[in-house]
Amino acid sequence: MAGNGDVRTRRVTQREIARIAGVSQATVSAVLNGSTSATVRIPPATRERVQRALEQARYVADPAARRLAGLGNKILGVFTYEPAMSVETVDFYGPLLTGIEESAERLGCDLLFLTASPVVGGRRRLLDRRTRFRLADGCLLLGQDMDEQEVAELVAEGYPCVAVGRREEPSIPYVGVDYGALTLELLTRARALGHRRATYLHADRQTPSALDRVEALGRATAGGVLDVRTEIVTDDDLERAARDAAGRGETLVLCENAFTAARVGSALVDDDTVSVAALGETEGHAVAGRQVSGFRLPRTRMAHEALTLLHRIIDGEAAPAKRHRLLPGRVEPGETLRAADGASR
Amino acid sequence: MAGNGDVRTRRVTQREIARIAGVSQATVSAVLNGSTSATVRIPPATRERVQRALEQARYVADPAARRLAGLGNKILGVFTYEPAMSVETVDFYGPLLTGIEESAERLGCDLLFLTASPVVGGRRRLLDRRTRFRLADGCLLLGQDMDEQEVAELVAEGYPCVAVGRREEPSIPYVGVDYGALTLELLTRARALGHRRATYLHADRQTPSALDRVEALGRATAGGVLDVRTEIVTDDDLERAARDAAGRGETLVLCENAFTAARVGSALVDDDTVSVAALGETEGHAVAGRQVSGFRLPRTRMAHEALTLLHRIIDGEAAPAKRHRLLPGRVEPGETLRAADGASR
DNA sequence: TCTGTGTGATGGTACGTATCATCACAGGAG
DNA sequence: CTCCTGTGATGATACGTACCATCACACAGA
Repeated sequence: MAGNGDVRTRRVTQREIARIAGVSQATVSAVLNGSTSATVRIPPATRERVQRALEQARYVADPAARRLAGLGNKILGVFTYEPAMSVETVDFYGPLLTGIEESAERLGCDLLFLTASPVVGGRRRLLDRRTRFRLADGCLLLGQDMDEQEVAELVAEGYPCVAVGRREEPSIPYVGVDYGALTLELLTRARALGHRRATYLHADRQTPSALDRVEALGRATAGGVLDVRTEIVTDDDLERAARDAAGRGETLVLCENAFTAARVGSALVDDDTVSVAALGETEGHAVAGRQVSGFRLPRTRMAHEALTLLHRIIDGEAAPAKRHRLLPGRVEPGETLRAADGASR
Repeated sequence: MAGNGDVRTRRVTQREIARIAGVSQATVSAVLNGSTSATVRIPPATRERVQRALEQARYVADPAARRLAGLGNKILGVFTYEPAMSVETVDFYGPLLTGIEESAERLGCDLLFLTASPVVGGRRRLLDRRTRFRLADGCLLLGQDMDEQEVAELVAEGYPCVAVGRREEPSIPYVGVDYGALTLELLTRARALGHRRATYLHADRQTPSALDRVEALGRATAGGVLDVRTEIVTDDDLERAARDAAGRGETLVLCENAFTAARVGSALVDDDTVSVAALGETEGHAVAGRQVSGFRLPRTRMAHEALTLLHRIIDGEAAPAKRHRLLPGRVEPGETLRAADGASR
């Protein structure tokens, strides 16, 4: 039957309670919801009788029925475009999950992880006939490689969504990190250390945050902070490109993330004249015992803010204008970004 | 409104599809479920017309309605008696979550984390009026400190549950680790290293796995493997009790878990005549650079097995007799359990 | 013509909850 | 006695899906 069998296990319903208390199902519902409309009134005596029956029979509302009746049920969906708890991805998702769980507990919400969404073309697909996210009052979207069109459709439908990470599509609410400001701050620090020319090695991914970094590098170059050359490389070309940069006399190689920075750092470990830094989170990454220079991103706080925003949108409290949020991060000085005059061992 | 507002966002229902295709809602349902009963038959032409309408209008079934109609909807609940993704507990729960996510994906199920269940008396309460686990087809239960009575009630109702960790209550299905066998194996190894007398320091917790360890120690003593004294200690008394054991000439101090073992190890770090071992997972725990001796528990695999068992129970495929499973672990020799003749630095 | 039979589809109802419109009744005013 | 009003509670219905019982129809056989 593959999980499609009859799963009715409930025994005690409002009707059952009504029978015990000698009232109607409607009255039970009214007591449960504390309805004090002008038209429906419950005197304390009846109310108490029903309450006792509820206690005694251990009544628990059926969330499916509540949902069907058009009410929210305090379930928030969590959609990740790749597995979130696997050994490989837990470094990235872990801090986010921490924040998500904390916030959900604080808000009194349960979390529906949409682990069943079918994988099409390497990433999970959100809009599919089998998807169950509509059971949730709203949905949190995590992952670099998001199909913004798909999400925009959902938003247009009126379904509450919040993305973690900046999005281009203006209709999508999001909570992200200000990569532009962080990039600029790191470059300013590099300039203070004597650097003048750098190369940014990247894979030319078109995600919003990747574009933010490139754009900030462009502004920095135009503004005379640092002259940054950008080069699109594949994973195989990384070391070659780094050595080329050194050969051109550049003193700093910037990378997209801590992994590539670590590889570049290893390739150049003998060359004290070239610094390396990542334009991403570098916690726990080191080259030859040296902490990789880069960013510290407030991932747990991002999750907090995202869940809070989602909750507000569900409650209709978030003005459309206040649905985009960029949080500040922190530059991690690290030990792989050193003074440019080099040879300072 | 605190999430209780009207959240109806759905637009396209079976009725809508029926209108488009010029058939009845019942026909749409039949097409969707591929019903080929003797009584209801859909010719290919009609079937195709409905299919086209479904595609065109991007129909997505409402899981709440499915559930209400008595069908499973491939949602598995995950109930943890404490936060699972917090910084403090991720060491313990992380590998379990990895297995849970993997299995859920493999089974095509979504996961409902019951983070909203109210905390009463230090642990989350499962049976509460506000709980939403009944939305799930079944529920996985995680946590040391489980209220077995509560779970037994649930099982008696016919609600599919599986606990991770052994349970006393025979009606509760579980997947656990064979602590008894592991304890015996560690003691046998200790004997081979020359140890004859040991003390087990524990907090006298009444969880099944704690009792299993104590019982195995008793069997080992009775069987002449090793003479193990057990002592109930509070956290404050730990170091004192460990020094007392050394004073009595015992050569091995056994602890309940890696944390207490590490503390005892630190207190006795200057005394090479006394070994320390934990009767629990010790991965990542060390004293003065020495890996703490203890167990390796197959936690990811436990989660796999537990989810698989849950799925089987939901499908009615698991005979009641096959609902209890103890997995073997592995003894981690480590470096804090040394030869008993000591002074071998 | 009547009866049976197979085909294609539909109407009605159940699931559990929320809500609106309605109703029975008592007591006071006219 | 009738009308009105406020009180207490209920019946009916909607939500979206699944499924059983039923029906209309055509066609063949007696």
